Amino acid sequence: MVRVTLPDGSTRAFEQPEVPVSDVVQLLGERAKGDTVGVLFGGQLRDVYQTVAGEGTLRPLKDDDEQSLYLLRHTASHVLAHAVQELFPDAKFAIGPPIDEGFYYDFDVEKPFTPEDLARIETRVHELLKKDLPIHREVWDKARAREHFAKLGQRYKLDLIDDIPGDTVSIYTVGNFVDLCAGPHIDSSRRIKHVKLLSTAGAYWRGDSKQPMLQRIYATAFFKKSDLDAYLDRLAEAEKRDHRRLGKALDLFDVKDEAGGGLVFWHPKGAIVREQMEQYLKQEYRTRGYQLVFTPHIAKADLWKTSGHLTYYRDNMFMMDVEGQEYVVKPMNCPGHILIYKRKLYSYRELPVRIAEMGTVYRRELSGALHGLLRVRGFTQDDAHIFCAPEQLPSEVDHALDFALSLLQRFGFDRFAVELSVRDPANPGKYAGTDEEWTMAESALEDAVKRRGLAYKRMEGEAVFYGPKIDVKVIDAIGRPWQLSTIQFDFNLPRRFDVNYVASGGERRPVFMVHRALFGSIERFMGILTEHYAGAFPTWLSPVQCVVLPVSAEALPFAERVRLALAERGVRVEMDAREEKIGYRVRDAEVHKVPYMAVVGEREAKEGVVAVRARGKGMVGTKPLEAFVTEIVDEVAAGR
RNA sequence: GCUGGCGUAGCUCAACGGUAGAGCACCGCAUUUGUAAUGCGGUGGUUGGGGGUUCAAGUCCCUUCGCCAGCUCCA
Repeated sequence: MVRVTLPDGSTRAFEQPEVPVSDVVQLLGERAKGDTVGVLFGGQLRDVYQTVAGEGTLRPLKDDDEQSLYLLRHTASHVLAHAVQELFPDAKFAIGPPIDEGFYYDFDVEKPFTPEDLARIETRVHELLKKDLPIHREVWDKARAREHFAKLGQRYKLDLIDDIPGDTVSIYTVGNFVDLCAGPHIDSSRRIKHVKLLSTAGAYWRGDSKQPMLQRIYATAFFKKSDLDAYLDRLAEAEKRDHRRLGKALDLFDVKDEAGGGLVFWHPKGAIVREQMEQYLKQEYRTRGYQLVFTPHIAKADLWKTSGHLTYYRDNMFMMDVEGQEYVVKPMNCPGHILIYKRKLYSYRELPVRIAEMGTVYRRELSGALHGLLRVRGFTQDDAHIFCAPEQLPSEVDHALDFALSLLQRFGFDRFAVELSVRDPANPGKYAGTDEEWTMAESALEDAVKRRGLAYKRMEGEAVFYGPKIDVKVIDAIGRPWQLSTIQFDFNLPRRFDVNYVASGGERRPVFMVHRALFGSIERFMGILTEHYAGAFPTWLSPVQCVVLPVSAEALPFAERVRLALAERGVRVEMDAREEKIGYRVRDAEVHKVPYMAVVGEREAKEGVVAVRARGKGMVGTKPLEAFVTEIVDEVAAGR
């Protein structure tokens, strides 16, 4: 018996144990039927070749529904495999799932695909799509499927069959390409019109480096050409914003071959931006009741034995031998902050204690994982550990979350995605700390997020063993998410180090520790910030805030007065009096993304004014010198 | 780490196994400039390092270093 609630609220019952989706779709009427690319039944994504069972509400999906892209791309990946099957008859097929922004298919072929191969495959994909490729779904018993794929030498498919529970598997045929596949697929290949192959890459079978290396083709597909174009534009835009390019072009920072991968050099201009970040943070620490400390970069291995890092984190640490003693370059700041907390016995009256550090740490990341400033081996965290009594948890989490959001907003991010990572109820044994403590901590985090009215996702089982956490992601100027701030409980280290406070009854109690980092890593934040602003930092962050451009040598004395007036008020100003035409120097300032240009010639000198040009906006008008200076100073003070 | 691609002037990139080049930047000269590139000339290279094949190597082979992309989002 199948009971289906249709979109109009009516309910239809079927006698059979399961009903083809296509039969249900028939009930929608001619027009809706033609628009339906797939359905959600009881919240489950289904295609028109599958069946539904039990009771549920049917929601037909049209091409503008988010989930429809999944169907489209899944089928597109089969068409891609179809093309590869024709052009490379010896290819072995692995998997070809849809992913967030497209799809891929993994192939085992003799030689890696060349860019020319990719072009040929794409052409073939487009040719195939001109025809209407019929799509069929069948259910085979496993023996038949094994026989079929064994005959074709498709060893990966055989592997997959072995892992599928049950006695049967589903087989989808798209055109001439027969594939083991769970589905779901789009209702018709005619809907696949806009496909673009993007790149090739090696990928291990099942992500396991002991398994054969397959050749993966990444691609994407959309219903509408405008969507595909927008996506490709976004890729191009992302490339233009690449912080590695901009870091070099704007002379902000770089990674040097001579020093090694993952080690960042901050050039003078980049150092100015970093200085602004740190100054802002330090001022906030003062007003928000944090105490700044410094801790050594290396420490005896024993300290890391106590913390547990030596056991669990060894592969990620740089170690060295000093007169027979093993030393560790710190990969984290927590033990150092704990040692500072433990220098004395704290009373409950003194809590919370918030210890902060711009802590530079080094981690042995795999060479292949390194990426510009975003994934490095040496970086500075804006790290802090909050030591508090259990009853202070809610207000401390609130305090930290408020700090995080106000900091991120100050740096130009106003779209957030919050994730709350909590215990895995199925695996309670792996966690440090008691059930009670976890419950308390999780609700402190959840309440803080709710109080702020933030949308958040509860990630069941995503918490690390030592405590639950909140991660704050920002969405940047071109819609990409970046994980930045984190607020994490730690039930592990305080116990390992026996960290206490004296409670009101005079007894020693274990202290609660909250770890938080807002920028996360200064290096990574700088990389993200550079991409977010495409190198055009707001005035308060710009390495050079204003450049003075004397039109000719006659204007030089007044230009110098302008420069000095700005410099005296703390504006980062440069003079460009090179013997180049004014157009050339204006262009140079624009290319270097300087927010303001003060053009002064004889006219301005006579009247004591400056002709102001703003980055990207051209001339904005002529102003008295004093008014211009005040305007910039005010803008900087306001953090714009 | 593994697989593939790449490594040529400060930067971006050319050069069928046959004389290492261009644009920008930099330097010099001329120009004295009015809001996104003035003209002419010049400096600059052990082609990432090492080894090999060849009459001849940026180009082919080996090795080493570095960079880039990817390495389950599970049929």
